[in-house]
Amino acid sequence: MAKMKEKPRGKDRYHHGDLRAALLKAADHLIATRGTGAVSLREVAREAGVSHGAPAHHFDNKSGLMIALARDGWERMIQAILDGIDRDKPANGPDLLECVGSAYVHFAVANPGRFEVMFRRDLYDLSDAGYLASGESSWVFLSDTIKQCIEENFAAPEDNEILSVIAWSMVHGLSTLWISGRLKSRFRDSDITALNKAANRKLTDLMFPKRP
Amino acid sequence: MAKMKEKPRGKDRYHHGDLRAALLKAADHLIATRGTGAVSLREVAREAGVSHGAPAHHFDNKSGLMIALARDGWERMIQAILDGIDRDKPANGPDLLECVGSAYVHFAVANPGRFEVMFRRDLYDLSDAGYLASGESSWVFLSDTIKQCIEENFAAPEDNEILSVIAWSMVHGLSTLWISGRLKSRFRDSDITALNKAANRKLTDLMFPKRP
DNA sequence: TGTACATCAGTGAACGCGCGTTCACTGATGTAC
DNA sequence: TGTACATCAGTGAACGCGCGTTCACTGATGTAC
Repeated sequence: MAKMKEKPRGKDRYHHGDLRAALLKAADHLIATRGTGAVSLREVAREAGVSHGAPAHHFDNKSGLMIALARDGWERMIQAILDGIDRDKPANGPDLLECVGSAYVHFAVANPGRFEVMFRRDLYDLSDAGYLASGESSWVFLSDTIKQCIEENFAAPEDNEILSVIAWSMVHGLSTLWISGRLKSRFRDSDITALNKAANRKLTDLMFPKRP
Repeated sequence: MAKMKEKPRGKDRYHHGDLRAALLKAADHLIATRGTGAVSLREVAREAGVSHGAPAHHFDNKSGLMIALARDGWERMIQAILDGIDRDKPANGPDLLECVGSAYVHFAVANPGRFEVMFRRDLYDLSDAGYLASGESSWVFLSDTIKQCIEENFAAPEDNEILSVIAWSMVHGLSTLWISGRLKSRFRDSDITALNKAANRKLTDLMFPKRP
C-alpha cells in the first residue's frame, strides 16, 4: 500500500503496482459478502477494477488463486490464535488449550467464507506442494498444547492422541455447525461468543479436572 | 422398483415410470463418485438416461433437487442411527450417546458427499419450509440422549445444553475433518473406524465418569 | 543525463464450454361414458 | 369392451449467461551503456 514516487494516482494508472494483493483482497471481499461460490477470476478482476485477463499474470489459473486464499487464511488463523494467547496469557496447559480453542472458533465464525476455503479441497488442485503443509498449523498448535498438559501432569501420556483429536474435532465442529446455521437457529446470533467460551471451558474442565 | 404390468421393459419405454427416484439415485451416484460439484440437472439427466428437460417435470428447479437430496440424506442418517441403536442395544444413557455419536460419524464418513449436501446451505434456497425441519433430527437425538443421561444421574441438569453442544460439535467436527482429509493425512485411511470408536468412547468417559 | 531496448503487466476480443430454464411438440396413460 | 379425450411425462431445439483460458496487442517500467 506504500505510495510510489512520481506516479499518477488513482484509476488512470496502467500498471496497478500491487495487483496480486489487490486481487486477493477483492476475493476476500467477495467471499465475505457473497460467499465462496461468488468467486470467479472474472468477478475478482471486476471487483478489483481491472480487465478479466489481468489475473492470469499473477495466478496460474483459478486453482492458484484459491490456493493462495487458503494459504493466506491459514496464516491469518495462526496469527489470530497467537494474538489470543498474547491477550489471555494462559497460566498453564489447560488454560492454553481453552485459549487456542476459543481463538479457533472465533476466527472461523468471524471469517466463515475464508474458513470454508481453507477446508474445501475440491476448490483447488491438491498437487500443489507448498499448500498442503500450510494446513498443519492448527493440528500442531492443538497437539502441542495437549503435550504440554501431559507434561504438566494434567492428563495421561497415553491419551495424547485421542485428546488432540477430540479437542480439534470439538472446535472444528462447533465452528462448522455454527456457520452452517444449524446451531444458530437454536441460539441467538450474538450468543456464539458465549457458546464458544462455555464449550471450551467445559471441555477443558472435563479433560483436566485437576486444573487449578 | 416394482415392475409394472403389461409394459415394455428397458430403454425403449417413453415413460420412465419412476423417474423422480431414478434422478435422485443418479444424483447420489454422481455425488459419491465425482463429488457435490458434479451435480447439475443436465448431468443427472444424462446419468439417468433421459433428456435434459425431463427433470423439470419432477423438480421445480435445481434448488428443488438439492433440497430433495438433503432431506433424503437426513432421513437416511436417522435410519442409520436407529439401526446402530438396534445393533448395539446400549444399556444406559452414556452408552446410548456413544452409540449415536459413532453412528453419526460412521454415516458421514461413509457418505461424505451426501453429508456435505445436508449442511451446505448455499446449494439451495432456504425459503423451503419443509426442508428446515428435516435437519432438526440430529440435534434432537443428541440432546434427548443427554437428557436421558441427566435423568439417570450421570450428569448435572445445568449441563444439559452445553453437553449437547459439545457432543454434537465433536462428532460433527470429527466427520468434517476426516472428510476434508486433514485428519486422514495423519492417520491411516482404515483407521477412521478405530478413531471414531475411540473418540466417542473417550468423550463419553470424560462426560460420565460414573458410567458402569 | 539521455537513449535504446528488453521485459513486465496491463487490455480487450475471441474461443468453446456447460449450465438452467423455457417451450412447442408428442407419445403414453388414465378416465368418463 | 370400445372409443373419445384430457392429462401426464417425456423429447429436443433454442435462449442467454458467465465462466476459464488464450492471444496479439500496447502502455509502462527498468536497465545497460
